[in-house]
Amino acid sequence: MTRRTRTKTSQTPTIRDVARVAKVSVATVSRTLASPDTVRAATRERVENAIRKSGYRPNALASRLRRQKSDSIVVVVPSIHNPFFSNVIRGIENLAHLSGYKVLLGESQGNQERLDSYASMLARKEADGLILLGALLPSILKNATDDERSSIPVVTACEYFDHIKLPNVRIDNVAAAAMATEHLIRLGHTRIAKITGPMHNPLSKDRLAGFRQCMAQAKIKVDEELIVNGDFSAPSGYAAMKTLLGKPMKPTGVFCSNDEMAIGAARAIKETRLRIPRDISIVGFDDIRFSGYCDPPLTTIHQPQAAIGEMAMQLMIEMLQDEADLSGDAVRTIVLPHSLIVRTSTGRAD
Amino acid sequence: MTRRTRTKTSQTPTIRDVARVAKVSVATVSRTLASPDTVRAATRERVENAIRKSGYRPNALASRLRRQKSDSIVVVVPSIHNPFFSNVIRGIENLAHLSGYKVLLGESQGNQERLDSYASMLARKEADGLILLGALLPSILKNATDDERSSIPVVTACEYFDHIKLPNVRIDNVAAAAMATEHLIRLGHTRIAKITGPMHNPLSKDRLAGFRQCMAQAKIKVDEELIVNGDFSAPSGYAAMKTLLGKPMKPTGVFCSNDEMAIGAARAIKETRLRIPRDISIVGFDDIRFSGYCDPPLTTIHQPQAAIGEMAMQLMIEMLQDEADLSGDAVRTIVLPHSLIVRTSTGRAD
DNA sequence: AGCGCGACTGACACCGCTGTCAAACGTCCC
DNA sequence: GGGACGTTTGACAGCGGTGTCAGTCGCGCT
Repeated sequence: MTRRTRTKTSQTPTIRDVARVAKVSVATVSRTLASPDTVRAATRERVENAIRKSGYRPNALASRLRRQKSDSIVVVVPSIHNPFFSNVIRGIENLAHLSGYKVLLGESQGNQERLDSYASMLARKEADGLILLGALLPSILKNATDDERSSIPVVTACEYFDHIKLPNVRIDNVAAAAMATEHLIRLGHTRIAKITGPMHNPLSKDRLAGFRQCMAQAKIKVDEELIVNGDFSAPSGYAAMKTLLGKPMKPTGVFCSNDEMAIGAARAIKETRLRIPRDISIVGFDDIRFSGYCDPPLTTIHQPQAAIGEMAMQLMIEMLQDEADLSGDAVRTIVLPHSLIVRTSTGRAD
Repeated sequence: MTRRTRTKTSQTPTIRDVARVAKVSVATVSRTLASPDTVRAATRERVENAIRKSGYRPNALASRLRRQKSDSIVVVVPSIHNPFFSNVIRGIENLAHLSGYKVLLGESQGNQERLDSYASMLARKEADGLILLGALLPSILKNATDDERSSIPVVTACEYFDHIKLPNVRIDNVAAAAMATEHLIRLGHTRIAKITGPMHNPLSKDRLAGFRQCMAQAKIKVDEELIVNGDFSAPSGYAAMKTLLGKPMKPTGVFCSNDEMAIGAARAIKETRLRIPRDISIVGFDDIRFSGYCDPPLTTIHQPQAAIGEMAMQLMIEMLQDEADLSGDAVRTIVLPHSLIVRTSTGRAD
């Protein structure tokens, strides 16, 4: 027990030290750790004892260089702070942990350079794969042929990209938006407003499309005056609602393309002393954690956030495992089920 | 332009390839990248051209093995989903990115094994440092002498640990709690309830202590009946409030040890048709993002969440830089300023 | 001419582990 | 007893960078 001096003199033990103590070759130590069943029991035991005695911890850096794998994947998210994304991240992290992958977290902040810097970690072998949660595309992917693109281990989730095929996990936003709209229609609403997300965003387009589709099916004419753009933020929902409340013919129902805008909109409504849902019903989208604690608790579309994250990671793992036919199969898109959560922000239209 | 075949035949270029093309040694290429000013301009240019031509990207894995640095730090958080922590993470990530560090995200989920598994990344050189945001301590740190402990690059933030000195960043929870309490007292409240966090938690103790201290100073006797334990979750705040509302002498003001519990408590109050703040005032703690969007918007103690994260990372970087006197200096504790945010969940007591 | 010196460059060992290949070792069977 | 064959084990060559140390070179000075 020479621990007193150990701290100063001896380095952390390497596989060679273990080999020396166990009187075997380094290869055998490596095997004992990686595939114990190929090592004779007696030998294995000697090695394990040596490992225990020396307090050996394999150096991941060396292993990674040798294997040319980083055992990590970068997850780039526009904003860590967004409760929707943080739940997706949780799903990713969960499966990653189970599968021996590390999660490198990157916040793009809607900034192309920052995003590119995270994406470049692939080229530097700092990460084996890239999971993209936002609506921004790294330059490497933009300026690449389909062939090149399919050899880059990337998975997109939640958001997806027009004209660019990439493995993707999401819900059916059109159907989900239609479902939300139908809920309002069933409650007797006909003057239904829509607060959209940014319109360059495929998701926003889908949610608006679902709205229109459902309205058309119900033979209700959409009043274009009641379609107002937001940017997914609460303040934008607040502003949009203010606009709507200024219209001569106020809506009796509002469908917001996400919960944050719905929360903003609710505040605008309450400020004008109108009641939710007595005067105006509100439906959100996402089912973020706080939407159940709003006042009133928000009726919304539930997205299986953690499941989306897990599925994205699952896809990633599969790509990384059989990298051979990475470019072989068709690009995979996985659609997960959504559902309508009815709380008390919606009620019958009078 | 033989890109057709490149994909199949040639590997990604290494520093040796660049050296060959530029007709210099690998050392010179390395120098050109690491300290360009030690390389003659003409040579540097040759190298830079070769790099550009070959599309060389340095292999981080190799560099890390050589330097025995992973350029990464693990951040372990009890729950990614907690908006308070996610804001701290953001602060960490921000500074990390600026300083060339990668953030490895780990969610402990209050699970010792999981936490230990993340902490073990230090021993495996997968990470250079460890930032702990939760109230759980990894076994390595528990079972270590002060000496050993001081040689482990770890920083704790938000939470801290009794009896175990570790570099720490936080606010003055006692003073902050007193400030919140004083706000209620100034509004004329005397029957003030306290919903605490889990009492094994130093933070919870501090916040309760601050409450008692302020009450004592105001010469108001604390009614022990009005002190109820929660666990920092909204449901626990809801339950605690229900208990309080069942008391013969209801409180007119409630100070909750965090915003989530305050939100739960607010719901309980509203369910019994009492009004906030007319009948009962509520003060929270943390100033999470949604507390401004609650109904009513929550009066609370603001914690500089991003700044806490940045400061923690700053401390980490300093420790990593001068590892020489890592054990030299006294363990650092940094106290950041808090503030009271008055919204509309508090009002005068009648 | 010879020397000293500073600026620049190259050779090379090595970081610690893994995969390959061949040798050694049993074991079983004829 | 010896050969065939499957199982264990060891030697060794890298993975792709970086740091050290020793040149090489050009130039000013004695």
